[in-house]
Amino acid sequence: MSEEMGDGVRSNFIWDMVDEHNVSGRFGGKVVTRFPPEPNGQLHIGHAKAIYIDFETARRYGGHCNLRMDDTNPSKEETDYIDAIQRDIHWLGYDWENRFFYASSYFEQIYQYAVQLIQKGAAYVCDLSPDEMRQFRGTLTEPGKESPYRERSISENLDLFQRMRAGEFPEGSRTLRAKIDMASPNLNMRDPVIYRIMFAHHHQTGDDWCIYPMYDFAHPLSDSIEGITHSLCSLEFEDHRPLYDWFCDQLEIHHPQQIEFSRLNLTYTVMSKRKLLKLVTEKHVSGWDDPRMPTLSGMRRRGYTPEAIHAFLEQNGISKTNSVADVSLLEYCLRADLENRAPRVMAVLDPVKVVIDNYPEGLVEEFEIPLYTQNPECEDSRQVPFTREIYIERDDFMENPPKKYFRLSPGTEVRLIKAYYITCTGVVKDDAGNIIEIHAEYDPLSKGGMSDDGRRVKGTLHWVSAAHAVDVELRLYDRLFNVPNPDDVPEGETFLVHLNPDSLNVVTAKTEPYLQNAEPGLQYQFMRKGYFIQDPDSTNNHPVFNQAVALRDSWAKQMAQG
RNA sequence: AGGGGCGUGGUGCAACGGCAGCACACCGGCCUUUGGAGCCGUGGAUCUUGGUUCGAAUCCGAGCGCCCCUGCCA
Repeated sequence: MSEEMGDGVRSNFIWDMVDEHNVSGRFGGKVVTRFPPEPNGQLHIGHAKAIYIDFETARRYGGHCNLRMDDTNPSKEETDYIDAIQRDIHWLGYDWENRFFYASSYFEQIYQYAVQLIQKGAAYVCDLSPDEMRQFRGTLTEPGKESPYRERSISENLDLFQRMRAGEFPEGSRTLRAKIDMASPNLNMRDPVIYRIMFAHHHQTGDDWCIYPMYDFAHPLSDSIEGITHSLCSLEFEDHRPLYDWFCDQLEIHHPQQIEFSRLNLTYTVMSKRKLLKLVTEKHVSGWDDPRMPTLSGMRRRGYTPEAIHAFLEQNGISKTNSVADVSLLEYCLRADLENRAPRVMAVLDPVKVVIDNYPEGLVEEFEIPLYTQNPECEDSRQVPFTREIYIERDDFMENPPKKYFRLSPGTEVRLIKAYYITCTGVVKDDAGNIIEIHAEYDPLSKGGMSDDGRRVKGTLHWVSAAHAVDVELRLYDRLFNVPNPDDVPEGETFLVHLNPDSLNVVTAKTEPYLQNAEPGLQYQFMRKGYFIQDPDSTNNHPVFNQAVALRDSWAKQMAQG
């Protein structure tokens, strides 16, 4: 049972537990989950893992997953984020249908549950200041002391709590606390605050409330109200589970099972909302959707596909081990997805001109080149003009090449993709010794990039006709941070010291004319270079493309090794 | 130190008392009108230590290491 369930996806400890519940009948075979983001920032790839687990668990068992804004703290939340969150989850391919909820819409019911707790003597109004409360809480090793207000009568508590709601007391002056155990080794059980006074305008409930429930109280109740069966969350809430259970038991309400899993971490980036917000507000990046950000909006703009992210999460797996996933797996998943779907076009990122001396001046040949060379079944193609003067990549030529260099050098012959073989006959340099022009001769019999004499041509280069080339701004991205773990910082420094100053490299490329009509939102493979997608900054006169990920380059790797 | 959790190749995940496997990364080779893709292959792991057992990554004991918890944040 723990191997596979026919859909080819590995099981994990969560699904094993759901299986057990289904065997025991604890939830009558039902599976209802929820994704409960707090709308105080944009979603990132770490959230994608939680979304994946919540929605896939529901799908796997024929249940459903709710989307619920966990909006119990009006001082930190913004309505803009609510739209962004929904957009990003839909982009990932998940749908909550008509089950979009706010914890804030349960405020009245949650309030009534609090009253019930008071009535059974399980909660009390406490007048301790925040500072005093800290002192009364005790430490990790010493038990806390009971609040002097702990034994107030039920009627006094009822009265005081009602007056808290009515706005009679200033912010911070009183709280409602669960009466549990000040000596508990689990600090969460030492009479936790469940309601605080906040005279804050709430983006959903306006000024209806001046008291707001804490997460620990609102979350189990919201789950219970929605009939959630499995409340899946990250590891740091493990210590809160006893509290979650305590509220459900005290109130004798539907009792979901909370299950914790480890968060996703990624090498060469940061994942906390606080840090991402800092990158945005301090303008180290252009915004939440900067293509270097691990946010879903950033990854979408970068050219990531939902399918690639899904494959990545599936490969990465689910466990309770604190771990850091290698970003190279993410990149592999993107390449694997785009390899199959991206049309192939030609762009020269760092152009140098080649003059084909024996090619007729003024002649323009149109080559029909398939767009999907990876799929011979697909006959879509475009016309690519070829002329006497073309651009190739500067590093596709070496005057004194090392061994095993297959590209162009004096006297060697290479193939221009789907065009001709050319042989280098010489170079022109400027005074500083830089190559400004390469001369070559072509073989007319190799038209289409193939000769029938069995000649072996090792190197194959992409090219663009100089006269027809379109200038395109390319944004080449590297890792945002230059160390695998940016959170590992020297004493007195912050993660910002690890920012990679070269994470964005803007170049002007020469591309074939076809790209003038590029389809927005479509990833293209620039042959031998990488996958690119048009950026929203593009205008008709000034096309801009983002590099989603470079192709693997074994020659560059070989060179780097020396 | 009290409580909660977690330790399997470089990384991430499997193996649920019975030959430690998969993916990425790494390295080598084949192939190629993308030095891409694809194909084949090499190397490399059970935190330590006792015990139970015919047999332990798995069960038990002890230890070690790492993460989380002293918000009126979530």
